[in-house]
Amino acid sequence: MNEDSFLKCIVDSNRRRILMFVGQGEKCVTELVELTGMEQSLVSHHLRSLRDCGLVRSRRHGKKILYNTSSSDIVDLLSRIREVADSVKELAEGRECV
Amino acid sequence: MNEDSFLKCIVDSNRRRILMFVGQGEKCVTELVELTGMEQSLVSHHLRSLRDCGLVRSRRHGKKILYNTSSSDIVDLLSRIREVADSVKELAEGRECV
DNA sequence: CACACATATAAATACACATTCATATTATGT
DNA sequence: ACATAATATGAATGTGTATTTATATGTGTG
Repeated sequence: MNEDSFLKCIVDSNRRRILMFVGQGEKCVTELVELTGMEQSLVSHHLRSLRDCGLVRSRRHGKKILYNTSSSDIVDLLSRIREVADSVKELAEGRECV
Repeated sequence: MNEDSFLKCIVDSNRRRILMFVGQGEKCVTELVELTGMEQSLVSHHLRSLRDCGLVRSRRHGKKILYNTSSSDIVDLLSRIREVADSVKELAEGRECV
């Protein structure tokens, strides 16, 4: 049930991009809008999903709300996923020749 | 682009179940139907997705077609994902009290 | 208090995709 | 060659969900 919502959350590439950015340090929504090029409301929606899953945390700082990852494990896992995806891709392409 | 299709493939819990079963050793479609309780056509559809992504391989053995994982990294990654999901869940639940 | 800035939310739309149902393909044994 | 077993495919359906548009909420400042 939980692994499921976790994966549903990181399957979206826009949410993964947000995760990578906040993984490099606290960011406010406006910064994320600029970094990603997405609409503000879309960023907010995704941040909501990420927070509901426990993938990011937020704190208020004046008018702004700062977001960061709840755990560094998450960013590590994302790169591990990319590694495995790449190696699987190579295997699959090697097989095409057969 | 590729990380994306990889994640889209493992986000489905039925495909993850299939992956876990074939990760324990070669299985034919009929076995997977019995193990998972899914309809035969559904298993076939999912196996197709998994094969298109390079996550499983198949070979013919008589009437049957045997499937297995293309790499043991995949099963390892699935358990790693479960670990991180669990730890994130704990963090999130700890935060609820605040 | 009123205004501007920062963020969140709600409803509407569009689209992807899992599942089902029906049917096709391929192989084996007699 | 035929019947049956094993698997695959195609079309139809339904459901979930990302994105957009519009609006609301909250916060500091003059």
